Amino acid sequence: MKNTGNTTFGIKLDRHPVATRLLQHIELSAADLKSFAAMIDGDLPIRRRHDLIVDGLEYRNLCFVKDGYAVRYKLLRNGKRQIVSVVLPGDVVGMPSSFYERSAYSVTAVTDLTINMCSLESYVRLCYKRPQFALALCWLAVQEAANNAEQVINLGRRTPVERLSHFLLDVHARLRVVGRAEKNGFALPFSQEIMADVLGLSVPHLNRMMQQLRSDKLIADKDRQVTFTDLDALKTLAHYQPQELTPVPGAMAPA
Amino acid sequence: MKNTGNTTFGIKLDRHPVATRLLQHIELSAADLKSFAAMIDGDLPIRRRHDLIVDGLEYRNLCFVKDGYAVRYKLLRNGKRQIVSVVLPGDVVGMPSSFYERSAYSVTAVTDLTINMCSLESYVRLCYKRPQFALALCWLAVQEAANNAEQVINLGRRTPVERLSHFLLDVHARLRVVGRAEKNGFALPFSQEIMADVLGLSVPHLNRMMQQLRSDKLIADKDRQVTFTDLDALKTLAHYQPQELTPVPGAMAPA
DNA sequence: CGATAAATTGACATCACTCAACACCGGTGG
DNA sequence: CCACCGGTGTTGAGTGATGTCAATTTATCG
Repeated sequence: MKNTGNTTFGIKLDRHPVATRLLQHIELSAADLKSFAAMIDGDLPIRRRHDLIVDGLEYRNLCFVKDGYAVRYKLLRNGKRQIVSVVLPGDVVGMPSSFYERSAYSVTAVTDLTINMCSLESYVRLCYKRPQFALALCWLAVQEAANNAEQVINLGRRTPVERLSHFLLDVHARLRVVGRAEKNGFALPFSQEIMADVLGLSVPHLNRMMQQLRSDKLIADKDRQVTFTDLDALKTLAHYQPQELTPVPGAMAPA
Repeated sequence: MKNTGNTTFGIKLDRHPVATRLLQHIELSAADLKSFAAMIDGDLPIRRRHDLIVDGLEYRNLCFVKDGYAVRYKLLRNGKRQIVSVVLPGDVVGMPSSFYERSAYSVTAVTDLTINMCSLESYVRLCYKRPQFALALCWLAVQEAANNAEQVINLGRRTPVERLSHFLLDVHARLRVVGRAEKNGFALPFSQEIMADVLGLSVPHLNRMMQQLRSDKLIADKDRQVTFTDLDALKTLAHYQPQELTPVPGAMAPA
C-alpha cells in the first residue's frame, strides 16, 4: 500500500506544492495526509482574469494553489488598485477572507490556475480530530502575517528601487521553496502594471526602476525571464533577509 | 464553582483583555480556561521604552498583553524606522517572531506594560490536548495578517489624510473591543512621531494632516484625547469598513 | 524652575505622479 | 499576406505633494 499517491477518493498529494510547503515545517504521518487528501476536492481549473474571491461577498473555503498565479487586491473609490500580495503555487487562498463575515478584498487569477478546495468548516472539523492541521494552518497564517508585515516596511520606508528589489527577491525565494525557480533567476509571471500595484508606484515609475536595476547590472531580464547578476548587491540594496520558519513542535507525552 | 476567577495556581483570566478577545469568536469551557490560566505566568511588568523583542534575536514566547501599549518596528540601515503595527491590550506579542528562527523586527513598550507570558512550546503542547487553542491562535494570526493587509493598502494607495483617518478609526475600533474607548473618542496613547512612523510620513507632514482633520471638523483633540466630531465623514474619507470575524465552528460529532 | 520630550511652523528642493504619445508584440480576421 | 487591435512596455514634459532641515513654541516631568 506504499505506492505513489495518497489517492483514496480524494486527490494525490505527492508533488503538490502545498504539501511541499507544509512538510517543510511540520511532520504529517501517512494517515494524516490521507485524511487531508480525502477531504479536499479534485483539481479545479480557474481561467486567467477570473475572480476567486470578490470584495464584499461572503467566502468560506480554503483553496490550495497547485499551479498558476493570482493576486489579492482592493479597488479604492478613486479607481486606484492596491495589490496586497501575490499568490504563488503552494499558497492558500481564502485565508483572511474565510474568517470574516465578508471578504475585505478580491482575489483574481493572473494566469490560468489549478486549485484544490475544501470548505473552511470541513477543515476545522479535521483540526479537531487532528490538531496538527490546526497548527499547520497557524503556521501558514503567521507566514502570511509576516509577509504582509514585510510589505508594510517596504511601502512605508523603502525607496522605489529598494522596494522593487525586495519584491523580486521575495518572489524568487518563495518560488524556490516549491521548486519553481532556478538558483539565480526565475520566470516572472507578473506584468509591470501588477508590480506597480503591488509596490504602490505608477507604471512609468516602476518601469524606470526596472531600467535602473538593469543599468546598474543587478539584474538582466528579457521577456520576463529575470536573472540576478549580482545577488549580493541586490540583497544589500533591498535590505533583504531570508526568513527561516521554525518547525512545529511535535506532539509529546503530556507533561 | 461558578465564582469569579479561574485562579488555580495560574492567573485570573476574568476581565483579561485577551480573554475578552478570544471569547468574541470561540467557545471555551471553564476547563479550557483553567488549563490556559494554569499555563501562563503571572503579571510581568515591562517599563516604558524597554524592548520585549529585539530584531535578529531568537524569541520563543507568547505574551498576552494585559495593559499598556507597544509597537512592532524595524530600523533600516538609513536610520529610518517603520512601525509595522501598534500593540494594544488584548493583543499577542511574539506572533510572527516566535515562529521564526530569528525575529525580523523589534517590539518596544511605548507605555508601561503588563503582560502574561508562556513559552510557544507549552502553548503548542496545550494545542495538541485542546485543539480549540490551536484554532484560537489561528484566528488571532489571521487577524494579524488582515490588519497588516489593511495597512499595506493604507500605505500603498491612500493619501496621507486618508491614512491617518484610517489609523485613528482602526485603533478606536480595536480599543472598543476590549473596553478601552468610548463610543466616539478615545485617549490616543501615541505620539506624533510614532504615528508618523506607522503611516510612513514625516513628523511635520503628519502634524499638518492632524491639523487638516481638525480644521475640517472631523476630529477634535486636546492632550491626546481624540473625539470624532463627524464619524460618518471620517469613515468615508478613510474608506473605513469594519471587519467582522466569524466564530470558530465548534467541535461536532465527526461526520 | 529647569530640563527634556513633544508639537508646531516655514522655506525649499525633489521625487514620483499625471498625462500623454509612441513602440512593440502576438493574435485574429479579412 | 496584411490590417487591425488589445495588451504591454517605454519615453518625455510638467507639476504638485511630501520630505528635509531647521527654528520655535508648548507640554511634561523631575
